[in-house]
Amino acid sequence: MPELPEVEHVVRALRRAVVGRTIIASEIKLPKLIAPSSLSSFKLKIKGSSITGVSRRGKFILIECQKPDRKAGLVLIVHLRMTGKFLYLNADDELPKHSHAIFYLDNERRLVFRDQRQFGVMRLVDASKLVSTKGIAELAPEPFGDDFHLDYLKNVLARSQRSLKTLLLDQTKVLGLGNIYAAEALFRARINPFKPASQLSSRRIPHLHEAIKEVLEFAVLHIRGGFNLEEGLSYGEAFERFWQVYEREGEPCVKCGTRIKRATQGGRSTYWCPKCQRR
DNA sequence: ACCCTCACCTGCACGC
DNA sequence: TGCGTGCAGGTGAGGG
Repeated sequence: MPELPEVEHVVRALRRAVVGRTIIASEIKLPKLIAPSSLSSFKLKIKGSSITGVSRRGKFILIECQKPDRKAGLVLIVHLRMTGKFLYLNADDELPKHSHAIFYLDNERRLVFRDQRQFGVMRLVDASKLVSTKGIAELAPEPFGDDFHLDYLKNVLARSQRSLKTLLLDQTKVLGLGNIYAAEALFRARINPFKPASQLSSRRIPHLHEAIKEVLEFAVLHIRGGFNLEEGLSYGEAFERFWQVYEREGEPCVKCGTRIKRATQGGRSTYWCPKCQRR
């Protein structure tokens, strides 16, 4: 489900809710969620850890833990993939369907990982090994950081023959976009999603660079909902939709009125305005 | 090293 | 009502 902006909101919500808490026990109902780790070693490792921080690398959520008897910290790496969600349940709240991991906290509440499609993954690693962990090590620079500069993007584009839309979804090249924001960024930059990356004119690369950052920033600012602690629980689905092309096939383009088109690209839907994004 | 396709799952909206 | 199809905000493995 989530792209970087949604993950950022989950991270902030988790931070407010669980930093400072201790995990007194855990329950894993879907073993493949933590594979290749075994249930027993995972539970033993995380038991008694206090949560010292929550952060993010790309779309990965990093729950930083510390055991009182150990010097080295632990990091619980979580990827929500398509449908993963965290809930923060009271003791008497019912456990919803597809609750695959339950962390019992020292305040009588439970942090629950729920995932309808079971694509989500969780991995517990030593903090010192985090950056070299497979999946994390290969990630492109953070889009809001200094390393994602214009020259970086120029290099990435120059070396790829793939279509821009496909390239923007590759987290080892450009970090944070998913199927929605990739389409939105290309629309903002007025660039055709099918154009081979290396053929984007150098004059237009800055537009794409700006659009990527703007789309992500705008989304972070405008997403609503997330974790509503006042009402008791839940990272929900509520977020404001400001999509200009995504899921708008046949509707008029907000800029020129031309009907938005949809096509399948790399097995996924791409939406674009055939007039604004001709080239 | 790159790039493509498929696989991983459940559930929902659609047409017959 | 039921059943088949296609689709869903992600990525990793395995092939050419």
